[in-house]
Amino acid sequence: MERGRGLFSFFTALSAANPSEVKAAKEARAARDKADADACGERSKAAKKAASQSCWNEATASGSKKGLSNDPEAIRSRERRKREAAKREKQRAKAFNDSNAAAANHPEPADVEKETHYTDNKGRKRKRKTLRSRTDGVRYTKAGSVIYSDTECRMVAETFDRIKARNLPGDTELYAKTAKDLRSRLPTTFSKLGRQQVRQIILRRERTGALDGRGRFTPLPAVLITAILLAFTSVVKARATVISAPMLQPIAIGIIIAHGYTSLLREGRGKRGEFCCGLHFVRGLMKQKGWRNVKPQGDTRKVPPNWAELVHAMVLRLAYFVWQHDIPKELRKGKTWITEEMHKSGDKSLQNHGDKRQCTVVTATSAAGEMLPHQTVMEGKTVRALPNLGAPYSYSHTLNKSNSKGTRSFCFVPSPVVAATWITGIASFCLTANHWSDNITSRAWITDVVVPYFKRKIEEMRATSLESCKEFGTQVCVVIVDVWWGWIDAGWKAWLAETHPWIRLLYVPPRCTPKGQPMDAGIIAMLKGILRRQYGTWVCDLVQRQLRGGTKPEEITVPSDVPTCKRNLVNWLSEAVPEMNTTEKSGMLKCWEATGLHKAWNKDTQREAVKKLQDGLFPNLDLDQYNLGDEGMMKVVAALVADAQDNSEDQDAGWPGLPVLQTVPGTVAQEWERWIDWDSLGSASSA
DNA sequence: CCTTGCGCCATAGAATCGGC
DNA sequence: GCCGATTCTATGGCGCAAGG
Repeated sequence: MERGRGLFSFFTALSAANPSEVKAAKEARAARDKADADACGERSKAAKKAASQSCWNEATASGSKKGLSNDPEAIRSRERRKREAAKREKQRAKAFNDSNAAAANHPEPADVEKETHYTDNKGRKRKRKTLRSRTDGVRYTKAGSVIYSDTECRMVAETFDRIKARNLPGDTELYAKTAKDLRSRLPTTFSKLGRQQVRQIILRRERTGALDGRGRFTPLPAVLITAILLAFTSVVKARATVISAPMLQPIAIGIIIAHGYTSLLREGRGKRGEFCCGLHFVRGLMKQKGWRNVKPQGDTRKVPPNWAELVHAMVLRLAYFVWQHDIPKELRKGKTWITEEMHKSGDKSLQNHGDKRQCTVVTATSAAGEMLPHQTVMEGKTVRALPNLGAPYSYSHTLNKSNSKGTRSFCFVPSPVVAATWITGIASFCLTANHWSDNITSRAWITDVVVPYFKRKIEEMRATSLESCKEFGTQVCVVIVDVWWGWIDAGWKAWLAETHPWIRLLYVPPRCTPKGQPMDAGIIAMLKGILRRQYGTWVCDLVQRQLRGGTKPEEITVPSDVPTCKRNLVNWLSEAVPEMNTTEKSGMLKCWEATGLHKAWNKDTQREAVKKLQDGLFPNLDLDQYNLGDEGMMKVVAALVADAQDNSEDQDAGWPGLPVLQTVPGTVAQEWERWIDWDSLGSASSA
């Protein structure tokens, strides 16, 4: 309905506005031409055009515009054509007036005249240009002639062939004869067919055979498209799971490169209007195959309305710790130090598969922007469930206990050789029944990740200055965790208080994880970005290797077996740690600042914290006990534990985050560029 | 993820020109 | 009247960013 009306009003607009508009356009153009002719100099309209014009004039040594011939016959011809044009114009104007009169009872000329846009045949809004085209059942060009359909073009071509066969090889006027023939034979369809149109159709057929070569040419050769589609089909079939465009993109790029079309990518890289095998393109291919994209579950977490208050309270608590225990301020200057932040990121393994291939990664960063080694939690019971790192005795067994939910958990650390050589970024491997962290893995995390870190840092600091902090084991350190049952488990906290009394726990207020936890959005996102890139590199490389090795496109596979996935994940995670610590450091610091936690080293904040102590900053704390100082350490820890226990478990803390492969909107549009070593490709292709 | 709006590129069509 | 060439306009299709 709406659309119909739009078309209708548009049509009346055409009738009403056309004569004057056309006339105005012509006048404007004449003026422009005259201006150009008068002085091929600094006309505002188009410096470029003027420049080319003057060049032309110099080349032809002719003073007039466009090198018009001075031949008397040419002049006469020009004048004749001018007269004819004027005549045609007059006729056309009359025709428009007639149709205008016919449509006179149609309403709202005012609305119509204001129209500056129209809807093209695909429903897109387009700005009006000088002249307007008409739309009804048949397609018209702006001047009102018919655009011929596929079959009609074929008829024209056939007629042309017939006439050409009838004539002698040297004969001319074939186009005109064809047009005439068709006009007389099929007047309803071809009443307006002209010789130039015939010529266009014939030439186009000779060139391409395509119906309309307009628009961006197909970026890739048809062979490549077929190959990519075959590979997609193969991969999708093998997986039998949900597939998303970001997963297939590296495959497509791999195929393109393997076929030697790297230049297509290189040239278009990052530039507008050029092909760069974007997600859009991949999605287009997927749609072509009839596949559907599945909308992933978004971030549905709700932040409590008073989150700012809650987070501030947390900052104050941290400030109090800082004040009370004189936790070094070197932190503020960027030296690595004490505070820990951690978060479990349920990494939906890289392939976004079913639950079986998930694993949990526990990551942590210090407030100075250093990322600690990860802890991975996978599903399984024995060492064999861990990825094969290629060396015997890769793992050392550390813990084997039943967790608070009754199932057994196993923890390992990589053997010294492995840890020193390639798996530098993962310090703890755990196996649980469901790949979730529990109190046992938390214990392993403390002993295998946190404590070594603190120890190393404290020793480093004391090596430069004994004043900088107290000895390891005395200096109080703070670990910030979110409220999750693994961290509030009473047995675990008791164990912590018993064995590592110098560690303070600080809980992010429930449901405030997105606001109060630096890990949550930013750092995890960066980590996932790195993993995505590594996945992309891997697939890209894999596909290329397979193709070079003679694999047919339809046989391309991306291994998704559990061992491969685990191995990749472990390798990538491990590599991500040093990378985060070098290239992404400033980003991590920014994430910390976003939470306001760094304010804890601010004297004002500390003063406020001390003041608020009376008002229940630590609600479950008996202040008298607390003021006992070091002697009351144990009790303090217990009280803090109790404090945290009041907080109900934060269901959302276990939220795994978006699938790794989904890009965060607006952050990583051209990420795949980094999957490819462009320099090596460049040298390879030139060699 | 999807839609919208816009810019870019390249070509088809229209208008025009010189020439036969 | 027609052809081939040239110039200007119209339009197809995609990349990209913002907003939902």
